[in-house]
Amino acid sequence: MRNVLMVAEKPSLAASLAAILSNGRSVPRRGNSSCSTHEWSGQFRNEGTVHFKMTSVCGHVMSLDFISKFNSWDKVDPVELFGCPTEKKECNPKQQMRSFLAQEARGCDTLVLWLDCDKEGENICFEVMDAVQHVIQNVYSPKVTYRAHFSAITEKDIKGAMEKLGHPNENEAKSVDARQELDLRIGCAFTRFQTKFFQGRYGDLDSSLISYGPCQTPTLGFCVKRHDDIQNFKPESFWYLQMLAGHPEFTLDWERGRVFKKDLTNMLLNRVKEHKVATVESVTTKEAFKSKPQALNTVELMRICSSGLGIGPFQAMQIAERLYTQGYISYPRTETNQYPENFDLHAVMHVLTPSSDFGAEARAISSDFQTPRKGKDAGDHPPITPMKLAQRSEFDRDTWRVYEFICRHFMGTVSRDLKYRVTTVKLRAGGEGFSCTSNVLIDAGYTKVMTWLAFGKDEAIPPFVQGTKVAINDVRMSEGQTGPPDYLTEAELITLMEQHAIGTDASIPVHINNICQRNYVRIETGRKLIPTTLGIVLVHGYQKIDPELVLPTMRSEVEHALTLIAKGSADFKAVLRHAIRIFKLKFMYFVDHILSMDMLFEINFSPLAESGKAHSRCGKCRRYMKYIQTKPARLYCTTCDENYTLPNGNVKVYREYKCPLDDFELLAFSTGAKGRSFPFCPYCYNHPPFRDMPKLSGCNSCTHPSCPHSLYTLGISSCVECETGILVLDCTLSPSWKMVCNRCDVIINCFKGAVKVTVEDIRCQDCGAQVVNVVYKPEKSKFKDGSEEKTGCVFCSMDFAHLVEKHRAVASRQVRNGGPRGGPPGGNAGALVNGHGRGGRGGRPPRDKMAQLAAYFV
DNA sequence: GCAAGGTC
Repeated sequence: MRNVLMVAEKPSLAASLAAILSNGRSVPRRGNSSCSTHEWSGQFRNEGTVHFKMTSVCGHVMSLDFISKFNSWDKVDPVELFGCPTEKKECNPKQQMRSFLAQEARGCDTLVLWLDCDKEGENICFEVMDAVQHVIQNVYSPKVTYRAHFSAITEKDIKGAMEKLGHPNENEAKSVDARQELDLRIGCAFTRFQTKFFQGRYGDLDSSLISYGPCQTPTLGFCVKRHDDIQNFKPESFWYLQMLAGHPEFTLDWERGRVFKKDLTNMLLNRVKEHKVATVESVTTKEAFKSKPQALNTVELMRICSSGLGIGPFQAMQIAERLYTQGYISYPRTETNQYPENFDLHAVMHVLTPSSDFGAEARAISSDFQTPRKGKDAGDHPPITPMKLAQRSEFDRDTWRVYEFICRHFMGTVSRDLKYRVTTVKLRAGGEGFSCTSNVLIDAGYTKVMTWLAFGKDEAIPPFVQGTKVAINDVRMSEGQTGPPDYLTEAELITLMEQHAIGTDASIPVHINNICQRNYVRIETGRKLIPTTLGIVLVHGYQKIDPELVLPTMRSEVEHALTLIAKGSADFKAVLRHAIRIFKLKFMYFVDHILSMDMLFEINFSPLAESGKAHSRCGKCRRYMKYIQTKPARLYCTTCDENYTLPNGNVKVYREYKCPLDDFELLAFSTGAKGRSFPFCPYCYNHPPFRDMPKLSGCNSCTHPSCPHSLYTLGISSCVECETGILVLDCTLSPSWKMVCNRCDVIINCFKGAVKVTVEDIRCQDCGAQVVNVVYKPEKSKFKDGSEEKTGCVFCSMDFAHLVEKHRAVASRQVRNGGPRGGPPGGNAGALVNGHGRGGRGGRPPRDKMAQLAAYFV
């Protein structure tokens, strides 16, 4: 006997389909951890009796990912994600779905695919075929593999589908492949880049992951748009009239509603006031209806759970899922809100009538059963209906509320409409019309069971008669102000997402949950969505750089291109290549302009620098580097994946100075107030830019010709103690000034309290040291004559003698007047100094030579 | 650690 393997999208469907197709004769058997296989024998097409095996997958078998080496955030530039290789991996390796399918396919020569009839289902068809291709021969042949097309899980539809088997549609499957690839590349590239850029940069960012996605970002965009509308709202004053007339007195509203000009309203008021009576222009009465609800689909369930029960969509769907697996309700993920033609509505009512909670209503409705409204049949699953009766005590509070709502909603759909009578009275005086309506309930209809929608109290009907006159008791003018809209409710957001095709019924709750968990929005009382500072800053940032990134149309345009693939009118590869190219360009533009988003972050968040951690910007990528204090102390740039060793001691950002060679922010090193200190560039410290600058040294060993922090600018004299060192003015702790040897531990404190100390271009005629200029504030002068500013030699000038730590100055000698000393050891600079050969202590070559240096080095 | 889509 031939064996036919059939595969459904989920275990529950496999069971239903098997029951229908086998006329209840199928025998279930445990498959893998989550799926069962149902077996029976029966007729297959015109090919006689065969053995059927009906099993299922659990949604997608495979998911797309980058090959593993591109999953390193540190080693991969996100832009590479637009072109790097991808691979399909099993969604849930524990399920071993592929080997399960292959095992079930053994001995089968025919495959019938019963996956959901949408593009995703079509894609899963090919995942199934791929999994069994080595077991079922020629699985891609139309003589081997068939596709069942069904639009409802009813006997008629399912058996009809079996009669008219078709073939899987590769184009539709490909369009899903394209969607997966685009979502993966775009989402991950932007997410990684943003996260790495902002991470560690601000101390009070309350999200460790700054994600971007073609669904979640526009969803956030809706919330921020409403926030902006509220912020930008300018209230306007308006004026309106009301008339009080008759006995008993009724209040009538002005037919003009609101008028935005006070003068005009006043003028009209005065016209009316000229009259003592008003004419009853008309009294009309008509019946009006409020329609009963349509059958329940997922999106409506989520909306009402949110707005009516205060249960968010994510939680609502978790509850619905549990109710479904326990058999209390039908499958809860469906777009269809119209009952199938042969749906047994009475049977469902019959289930509900014994209820102690709503049995009375159920019985009343059963005896007055109404045809349900028409709606949309999306061809997926029947609407959500009760399947089994439950008592309140069986569930926790929220589960019961969701279940009860589903039951009452179902009964509402087969109830009468609500009917009421509207009476409208129109009065006229001085040319102005006023009216009053009153509503009186005729038939509560479905609100008898959906009690939360109950009609308000009946309103009194004015006893006015058409054509008669009524006394005007008063006419008054009031002022009002237009108000801003309120924040978006979750229910409204769900509607917007549905309208713009952002996400699906199954993924809408996930996207909303995402933007909450990432701290982009908060849900406040009334389930209103209030964007956080982070959410607002992100959306405003996108709007500054590339507004399309946050527009809902971005998704729909991609969907449109994908539809072309699905219809076969566009080539899969061409569409994909084109879309990837566009988004790569968008991404690169985004990266180039990220600073305009960063400006918003800077305004709203505190840079880590302020929250006490010492760290500074990398000169290559402009991002803050991480300061790792554990030895060896170092700066780590996550973007560039580079480490920069630091000297042991205190390291602080040195104001906002940058190294002119590499753009890294300068740091100030010190070993305490009295200890050594010098500025340094973390890059040059590790990679000296000049041959004569030793490794692991600061700016006081750097021979840059013009940098204000270099040895050449701040060097004063040869060291008083060591052979090779030069004393360099250290400005990092001003107004505590000192001369620090760039080789040994000699430190000479000097000019304490001076506001400014600069090294001049002149050398001391006696000792050869560079002359310095010292400035004190007027009232704080430390000079003996009280003057504010003096120029002289640190060692020889009498004006300075008492301002320079003497023991050092004295200890240092006049002695070494032998050869020129100091200057950077080795290399050209040393040679230059030597060449200059003037002797003395100054280690600094004259400026004219520096121009040569500049030409040589820089 | 990232997207969105299935489903549990």
